Amino acid sequence: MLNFSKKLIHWYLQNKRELPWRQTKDPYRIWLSEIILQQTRVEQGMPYYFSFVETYPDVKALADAPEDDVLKLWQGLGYYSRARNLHATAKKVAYEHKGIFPDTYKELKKLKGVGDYTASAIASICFDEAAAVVDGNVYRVLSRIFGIDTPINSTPGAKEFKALAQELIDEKDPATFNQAIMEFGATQCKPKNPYCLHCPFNEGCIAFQQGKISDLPVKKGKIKVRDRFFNYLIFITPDGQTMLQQREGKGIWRGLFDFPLLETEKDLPEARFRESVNSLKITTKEKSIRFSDLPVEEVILQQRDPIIHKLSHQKLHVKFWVVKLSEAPGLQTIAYERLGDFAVPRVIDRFMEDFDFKDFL
DNA sequence: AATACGGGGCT
DNA sequence: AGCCCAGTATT
Repeated sequence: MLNFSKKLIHWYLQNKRELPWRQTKDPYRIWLSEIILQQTRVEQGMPYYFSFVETYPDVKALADAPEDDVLKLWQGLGYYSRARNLHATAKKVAYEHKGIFPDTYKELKKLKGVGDYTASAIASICFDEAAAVVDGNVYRVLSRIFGIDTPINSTPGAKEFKALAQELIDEKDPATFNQAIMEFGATQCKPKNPYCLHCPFNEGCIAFQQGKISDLPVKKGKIKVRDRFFNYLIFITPDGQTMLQQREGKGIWRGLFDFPLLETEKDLPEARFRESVNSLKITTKEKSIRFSDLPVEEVILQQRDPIIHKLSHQKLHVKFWVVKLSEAPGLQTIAYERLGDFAVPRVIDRFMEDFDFKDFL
C-alpha cells in the first residue's frame, strides 16, 4: 500500500496521546518504559513508570539498588522476571558499558529482558534505526488492513508480519512510524469495537471490506489452565511476629515473599488439612522445622471458601490459616509492621489489606 | 514449536 | 468465562 506510512503518521500526529516517555529520547527512560509496557496496558504501567523514574533517576541508581527493593517497587505489576532482568541489565549497562546504552538493535537485543520488540523500539525511538516493531497492536493492524490470516503466534506468522512491517516502515522517521502504528492499534484499531467507520484506512482495509474484522488477527491454540490449592500459614507469636519465606525455583512469583505454604492436590476438608499440615517443613532463612514440632496453640481458618486468584496459566484456590504460637519458634521471624517492606504476590497483598494481626494477640 | 510467566480491564 | 495487553526466556 503506497502512502501507508504517510497516512499513518499523519493520523498519529493528530491523535497521539501525550505520554511521559514521549517527552524524551533518553535510552534509560525509553528502555524502562518498554520493559514496563511488555504485556501491560499503558494505564496500568504508568504509575510504575513514575515511581521508578523518581526512585531511580538514572541507570546507575537502579544498578546500585538491592534487588529486593526493585522487586518491591515492581510489586503488583506481574511477570516479575521483568524486574529481575531490569536490574541485571542496569548493572550490566552501568558497569560494563560505562553507563551508556548500546545504540543498535543488534547490541540492544543482547541485553537480558530485551527481545526483538524492545530492541527495535529502543533502536528506533532513541537512535533512529529503521527497525520495525511488531507487538500485539502491529499484528492486529496489519492482519486486518492486509487481510492476513497467518496465525500471529506461529513461526511463519512472526516472520511474515515482521517482514511486512519492515517493508512499510518510514526509514526517514522510524521512531514516529513505530509509535504511530502501535498507537493506532491501541486506540483506533482496537481488539473489540474498533472505529472502522471513521478509519483513514477503511477503504483499503481488507478485513473491513470483507466483514472479517472480528476474525483477525488469527491466533492458534488455547492455553490450558492448571488448578492449584494453596494453604498459607500466617504464624503469630505472642510478641507480634510472623514468618515469611522467599520463593525460589522456577515457578510463579520467583523472588517474591510469601507465607509458609502447604500446597495440596485438592481443596481439603478442614480436618484433613489439620492432619496433613503436621508433616509440613517450615523453612525460613535455611533453618527448617516440622510444623508438629512447633509450639502451636491454635489454628484458625480465615475463610470458608477459598479465594480464587487467576493467573494466565493457573487458577489458584487460596486459603489463609492463622497459626497462633505459644512461644517464639526457633526460626527467623519478622514483626508484622515490617511486612510492607517485602514484595509479595497480589493475592497476599490484597488479603493483608483487610487483615489485622492485633485481632490475634 | 510449545509453554510458562501476573494482573487487570473489557465484553 | 474468554480474550487481550508497547513480549521474553526456557523447554
